[in-house]
Amino acid sequence: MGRAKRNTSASARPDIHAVARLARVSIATVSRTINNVATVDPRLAQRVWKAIDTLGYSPNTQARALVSGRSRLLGLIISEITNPFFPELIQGFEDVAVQNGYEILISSTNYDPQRMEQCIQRMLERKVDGVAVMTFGIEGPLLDRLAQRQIPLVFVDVAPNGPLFSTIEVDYRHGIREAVQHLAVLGHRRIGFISGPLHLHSARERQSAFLRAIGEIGLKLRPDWLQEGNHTLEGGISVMQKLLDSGDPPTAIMTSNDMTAIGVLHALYKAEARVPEDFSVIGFDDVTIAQFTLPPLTSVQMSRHELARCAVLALRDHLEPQPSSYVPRYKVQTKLIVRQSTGLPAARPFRRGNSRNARKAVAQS
Amino acid sequence: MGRAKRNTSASARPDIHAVARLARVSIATVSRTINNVATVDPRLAQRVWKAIDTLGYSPNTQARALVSGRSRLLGLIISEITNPFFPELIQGFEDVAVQNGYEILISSTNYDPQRMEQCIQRMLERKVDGVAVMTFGIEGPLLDRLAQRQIPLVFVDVAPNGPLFSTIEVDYRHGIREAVQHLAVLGHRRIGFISGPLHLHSARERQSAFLRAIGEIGLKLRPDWLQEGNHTLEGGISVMQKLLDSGDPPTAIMTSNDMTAIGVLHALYKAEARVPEDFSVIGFDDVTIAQFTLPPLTSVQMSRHELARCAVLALRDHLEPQPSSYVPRYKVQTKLIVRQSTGLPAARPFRRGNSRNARKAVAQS
DNA sequence: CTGTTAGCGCGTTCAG
DNA sequence: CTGAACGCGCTAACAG
Repeated sequence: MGRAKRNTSASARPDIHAVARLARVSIATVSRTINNVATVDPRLAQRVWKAIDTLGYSPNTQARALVSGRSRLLGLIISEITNPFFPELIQGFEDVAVQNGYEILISSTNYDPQRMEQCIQRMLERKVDGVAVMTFGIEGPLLDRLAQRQIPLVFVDVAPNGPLFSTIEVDYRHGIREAVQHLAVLGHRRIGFISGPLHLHSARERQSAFLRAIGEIGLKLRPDWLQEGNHTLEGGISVMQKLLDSGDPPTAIMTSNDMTAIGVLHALYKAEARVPEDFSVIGFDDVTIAQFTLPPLTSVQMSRHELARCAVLALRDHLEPQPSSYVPRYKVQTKLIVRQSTGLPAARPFRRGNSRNARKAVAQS
Repeated sequence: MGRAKRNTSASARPDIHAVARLARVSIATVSRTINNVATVDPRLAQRVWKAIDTLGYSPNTQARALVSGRSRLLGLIISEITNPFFPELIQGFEDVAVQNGYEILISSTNYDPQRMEQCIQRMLERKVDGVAVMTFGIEGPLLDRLAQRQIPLVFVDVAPNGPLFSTIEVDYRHGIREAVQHLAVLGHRRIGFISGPLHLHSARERQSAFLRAIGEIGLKLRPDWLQEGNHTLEGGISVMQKLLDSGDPPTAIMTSNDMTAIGVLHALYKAEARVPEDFSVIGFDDVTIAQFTLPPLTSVQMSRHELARCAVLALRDHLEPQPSSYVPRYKVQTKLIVRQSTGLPAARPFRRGNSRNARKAVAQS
């Protein structure tokens, strides 16, 4: 019987033969039409498209991938999806990937090397064409397993060497300079900084951008106003508490990410200090929830959408050589978003149990 | 030459033939070994596993999918990934799916019917085995396109009829009753509710659970304390403002989701009222950021992880008939998480510009 | 410009 | 219990 198939009747899942039959052409012509090969007779193409439409046909991606060797799948490895930094990144990644005809495979490592291992395995098995590694940490085994399979990778900040690796540069300086100058203009001279964990490249970058910006305006930082945090709420709380306990805190605090800044807000709330009347606070990242804090948080924004766009384009450029006129530049800017957590510095230094302390005053009344 | 292949040397991407050759068996035996067919000679299996290990072989998912007709891909359609409700859901979905040997394809509709259309198209093209629709809205065309292709679907709350559809029930009542009783025990008698958009099934369910719980403790709700919101921050702000403007607000406010509750917090902050001293506030969903608000938000939790688990299992049960002893029950509980936005009711009703108003008092000093 | 044909890598009959 | 052969749906050569 040779090619005798059950699929002669209008099936739920029409294939290329069904289309060919209906359009009275060969499957090759259908294939060419779909793939926009220019040399197809317009009249036949017309028939093919019509058949495709009436059958509701769409090509089988698996079969396509099998024969072409390209899955049109892009991997996206992130640290932790519940970290508010990532959802927007994913959104952008999805949008840009789909625009370029790719689908995405997300997986999160939860900072667990073993999970990272699984992620890589999954990516490999699904035969992703490229992977964006947005974990802000350096992962040795990762590079090996994927690079060995000749899979293009893109990273943020860090730049391993290799023809298949791309890096997205982040211009931390610009936004951080804006933030420092914003505070200076308001009149702050006592500015503190809570960094991220300094083993992270991105955290070091932010800190040095801050130090530089401080230097630029002729200020010198008191060493005890430069503290290492850990990019978590708890870290922000405890460092701010330490600053408060020192008895001589700065009037403005900048942080290496928004969660830390929110921690600062919490510590200040507990200490019954007001923001921005007693302290100004500036975060970094401008995650969505920065708009929802009380007061809404002034923050240095790094466009997640831009970051995502760069990541997809970097991978695409590896996978589909672009016209020579195209000069890629994978760089994302940062900029200050002013909300209500920054204001003029307090006339007198804050002290716990001060009369300025609003809630306390009420509690006493 | 027949099957003369380039793949005779140790390639970067070993295939089943390479394994067969190294293990000195046929590809069929390799296939059986991988798929745990019991009738394989243990000695051969041993050799096969060893070969697999030394070559670093992993089966080609595309080819597998092509021949088996099953992609082991599950679709997950959500409204909006930046909505804090979803990241945790995705996390759980990913975990459970991977545990069951599935990969997931996420896509978000952004409440846009046209995007929804694209989502479906993408799912269809990638030949997903099943789809979880977690948008909390009813989507007509969706059902048709997917159901027509015989693809199992799972929904939350709503229950379309059909052998391929599953529904996950949410027991809103339990958690909401706990919340109402928590307030009652604290001494609140004046309890308001800000619902979600009432065209959403889930919003209506929450509201009716609230009304019922109020009735159970012998309270009757003042009609103007039952307001319709829209599940957004802005909605929460404006409804709370209206309540405040009425001159006779409740002492406790429950809301249909956390964003609304955060909006309430904002309105209260602007009105210079204190939480929980002047007003108690309870959210719903217990999204991650509920812990980070000032004060941390008391909220009714609906376990996203449990929801995700149910969704994956519901699909799996359709796809892989389970032993008859297995009786599935797709139901998720809700429960109250008490934080610091609830407390004893104020002795005297709140009034704007009251002496109780902390910040205002300070500003005047 | 179109149709025919040979695999892509694997699961699955069916003889042995 | 094992191996040879077929075909999943499609693209890419090649022949017409």
